[in-house]
Order: sequence, then C-alpha cells, then structure tokens
Amino acid sequence: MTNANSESQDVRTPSNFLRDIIAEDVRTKKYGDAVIQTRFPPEPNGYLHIGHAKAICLDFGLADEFGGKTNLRFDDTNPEKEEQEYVDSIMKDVRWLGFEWDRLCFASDYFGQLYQWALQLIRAGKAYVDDLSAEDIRHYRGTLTGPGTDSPYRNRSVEENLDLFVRMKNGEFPDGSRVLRARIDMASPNLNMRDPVMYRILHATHHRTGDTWCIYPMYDFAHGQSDSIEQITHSMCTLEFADHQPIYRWYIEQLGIFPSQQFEFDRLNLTYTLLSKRKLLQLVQEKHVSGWDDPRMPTLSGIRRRGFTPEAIRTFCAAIGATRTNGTTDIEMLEHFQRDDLNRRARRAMAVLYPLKVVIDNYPEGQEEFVEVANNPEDPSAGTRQVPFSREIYIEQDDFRELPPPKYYRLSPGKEVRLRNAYFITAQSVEKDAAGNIVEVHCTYDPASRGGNSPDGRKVKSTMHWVSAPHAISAEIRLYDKLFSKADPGDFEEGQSFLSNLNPNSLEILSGARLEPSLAGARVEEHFQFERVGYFCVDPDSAPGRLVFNRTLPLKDTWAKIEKKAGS
RNA sequence: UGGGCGAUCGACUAAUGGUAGGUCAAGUGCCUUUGGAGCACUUUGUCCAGGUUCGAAUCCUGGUCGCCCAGCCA
Repeated sequence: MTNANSESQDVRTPSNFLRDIIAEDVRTKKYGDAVIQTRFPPEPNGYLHIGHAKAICLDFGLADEFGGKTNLRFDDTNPEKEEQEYVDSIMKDVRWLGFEWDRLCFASDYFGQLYQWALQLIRAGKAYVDDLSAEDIRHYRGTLTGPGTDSPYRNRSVEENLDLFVRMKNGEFPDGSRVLRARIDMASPNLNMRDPVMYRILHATHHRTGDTWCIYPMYDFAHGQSDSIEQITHSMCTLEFADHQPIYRWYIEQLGIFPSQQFEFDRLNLTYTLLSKRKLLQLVQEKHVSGWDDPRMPTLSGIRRRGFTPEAIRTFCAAIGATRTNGTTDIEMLEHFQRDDLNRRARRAMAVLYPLKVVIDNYPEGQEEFVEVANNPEDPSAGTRQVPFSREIYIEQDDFRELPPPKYYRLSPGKEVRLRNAYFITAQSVEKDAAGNIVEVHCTYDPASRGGNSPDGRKVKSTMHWVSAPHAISAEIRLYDKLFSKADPGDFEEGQSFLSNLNPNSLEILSGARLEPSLAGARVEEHFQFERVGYFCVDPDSAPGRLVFNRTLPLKDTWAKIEKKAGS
C-alpha cells in the first residue's frame, strides 16, 4: 500500500480513541498474527466530498499506521441509485487523495453468499417472508416510545418461508409485494431490532450484476457480513450507525462468521458548507452549480478543480481528529492548511486583476529590460526567472489612491513605492476620463534602484506587483467565494430552503486581467501564488492561448482589515 | 411518556485520579522587496448541583442541554 506518507507538515494529533483501540488490539494480539484490516465502503450514488476524506484518512491512515491493509468496497446494494460514473469518480478521488487500496471489492460480489446465508437463517427459524405492505410494516413497527406488533406472517413454517423466498428470488412476485425479515424482537427498544427487513424485491438492473437478481439485500444484512467476508478487523463508520451495532453483531453471531467489529466516529461538518449527498445532488441537478466538479462544491473533484491539494486535505483531516462528539469545524481551518501548503510549494507570479496603467515618464521610450525574480521566496531551489520591464506597466487599481486614507502605504501623488524586484517609482500626476475616473498615472523612477533597493538606503513603505504592459498576456480569471453566505446553510426562514442561503457572489469572472508572460506556459491544475493577490490554479477549461485561472483562496489581507475597522 | 450517544477556550482537539495543553480564529508587538509568510506575546474553557478523594475534566449520584433512530436508503 503506497499510502500518504507522513511528510513534515503532517499533523499528528496526540491521540484519538480509534487509534487507541487499534493500538491496544495490536498490543494484545486480539487477531493473532493477522494484520489490521479496514475498509472504506462508499455507496456509488454520488461523488465523494471532504467529509468522506476524513473517513478515508481514518480508514486508510490508521491501517497503514499499524501495518494493516484497507479495501475499497462499494456498498452497491441498491441498484436504483447507483451508477458506474460514481464508481469511477470514487476510485479516482481516493487515489488523488493519495491512497491505494489492497483489494477492490463490491458488496454485489457477495450477493450469492448473502443469499445462502439468508437461506440458513430461514432454516434456523430466524427469518421469515412477510407479505405486509411497506405501509403496514411501518405501522406494525410501533413507535419510538411504544412496542411494535408481530406481523401475521411471522410464524410461517420454515418450508413455506423457503418456498416463498426462493420464488422471490426467481422473480415470481412484483416489487414491494413481499420482503424477507429477520425474526428478532418486535418489542425491542432499538427499532433496528424490530424484525429488520433483510431483502426486498427490486426488478431493477444493477450496474454490475445486471438482471441476475431481482431481490437485493438491505444495508444491515449486507454490511457486517461483507466486513466479515473480508476479515475486516476494525469497521469504522459514522455516529448515526451506532444504533445499528446490535443488528450488525446479531447477523454475525447467528451466522457464526468472522467477528468484525464496528466503531463509530463523528461525521465532519464544516461552516458555510453542505455535506449532504442529497442536497449536493440537488445543486447539480437544478444547475445551481456547473456540475459535481464545480470549484465551489465541497466534492473532492470540486475542490481539486478549485486548487486544493491532497496534502493539505490530509493535514487538515489529521488536525481535526476523530471523536464521538458532534461538532462543526471552522472552514478557516481547512483554508489555513491549504494556504500553508501552497505557500511552501506554489510558484509565484505577478498578475494584475484590475489593471491601472502607469507610465514612467523618465524611462526611455522603446526600451525594455529583464529583472530577475525568485520563483518562490520560501524555496530557493525553485530558482528564478526573468520578467520583462518597460516604460508602461499595469498596477492594481487598489494600489493607487489620489487621496490616500490614513495608513495607506501604497502609491499616491508624491509617494514613492517599490515595484517588486524592479525599481522605486514616485507618482507625479494622474489622467482622468470625462467621467473623472483615473485612467493613467504618471510616475518617475529612480534608475539607481534597479532590483528594488536604493543605494542611498532610502526606505519605502510599500512593495507592489506589476506587469509590463506591452509584454502582458490575458487570461480569464474566475474568482470563487463561498457557495453559501450563511455559516449554517441549513438555517433558513420558514417556507424557504437551503437554496435561499446561496451566496449570489460566489463566482466573479474577470476578463481584463493582465499577467506576466511566463504564465503562458502554465499547465492544467498547476498551482500559483499571484503575489499579493492569492492562490490560483489552471482550470481544465483552458485551451492553447486561452488560459483560465481559478482562485483557490485569496491571500490574507491585512489592509482590508484595517480599512474595514476604520470604516466601521 | 422508548432507546442509543455525547458535553473541555469563539471553533476543532489533547490530558485516561496528579501543572487544563495544542491547532484555527481574534488581538498586540517585532520583522518584512508579497500589508503574504515568519517570530514573540496576549485574551478566552472543563454544562449544572451534590458526593468520593490528600487531590476530580477524569470516578459516583441527580439534573440540564445537544445529536441520532419509527426507509422495502446507506
């Protein structure tokens, strides 16, 4: 298994209860000389999201930590919701995250064995065919506070149950007409033990088994036994399955098979984020986003396209740990680990998103030169590159104010600043259009300050990025922001839905940006830090000569904070 | 008037009867050729009430609050 290796930035939480349990089981040799075996069991009915990443890191990470193995198992017991497209995307995403499974498994591979086990339980008088309708079953199940009632079909003979079940399998009955149920206890305080349904009739084509079957096992009758077949030692799942533990154990005990054990941990919740497959599907189907891989989606394919990296996601997952407490993690924490990762690794470049032309009046017309620029100041091994400079350049509109507010260090009339890696310039005058908008700033430069330092030791308060106007290239820039404007997207007014919390400004497309020419060679999915602006990566929509950049995250903006404080 | 699980800084998470610590966020200062990064410092916490104990976040009792469960979904 070539799992995510522990790089230096990996955060190891001191401990979590799952690791403690496994460590103890390894120490006491609970499973003899057998190795720790886990599994990641997605249902192929949607794309994986950041919440699954936590489960993946736990399933694969913990097994790996103790020299164990992890299977990727598709929990494909419901043919009506599952598709090959999802299987493919899930495999791709798990690998992208940095994990490789020991065995690729499908619950559907066990349909035959599961069927035999069902027969075994019927023969043992532990299962029966019920003719009650779905509605009646619900009714007979009782309530949270009151016991259920036995189905009138509960005491059929073994022979009759066998006959009926075989005929169910042979397709003699229509969908919904009968089910196979475990015979346990209709008065159990745990609803899952009130004769749970084991099999339902579904004349549907399965993405792998085709039309071989018309009866399909329920999750509870499939999951534990699948774990058992694969000799899973530690079957980790989320908290809402805790109530299923008794039924998980019941089937394994009745069948006398390998005793896999289930452990539950808390599901990931993130502020400003929805992690419900149903709602994500709705966003896709109703076209509130461009698809499962829309860069605003919390899906792994979405955040990959946005520019997030597997390393950062793994570090994040390690940092948040695992407990049995429901909570909501600040999205800021994910963003922090992503910035941290990209700060170390992303190549720097200069790009002006909202250009303002600057003419350097005392720079010779027609002259050009190249200045040497570090590709990544955090990583000298990234080398340097040559960036063209000339008389006319673009700077960010925000970097010039005719009337500078207090503490504004950037360019303003009479003020001297540094153009990064180039020269000191001083603003002299502005040109405006008929409407009074500044369209051009005239400056002078100090030829002695080449490279960005003045020999006389003169200091400037500000350093600004720039792009040489005649050399600049264009690109489409997609500025992404949070998909939802409310920390809890599920918190909405009466009569509304989570859709009312959609952030109307989650995507802004810029067409006027000017970029340094070296960016022309950028490849899809390549990450950059546009200095002083943010982290960007190349979108797959790019074509030769037509670059598209997605903003992964903006850089932290201290000035914006100062300005906001002054304004409020 | 069922059952299950849980409760530690604003958020996430350690401490497993012996100094309540880390990360994020927030704030202050230093530094800076990215108002980025970095560095230093600071603020804020054991749900409540009893009990056991030399000593309790941890053990006990009783409350309170939160989450999950009545699919022929997973």
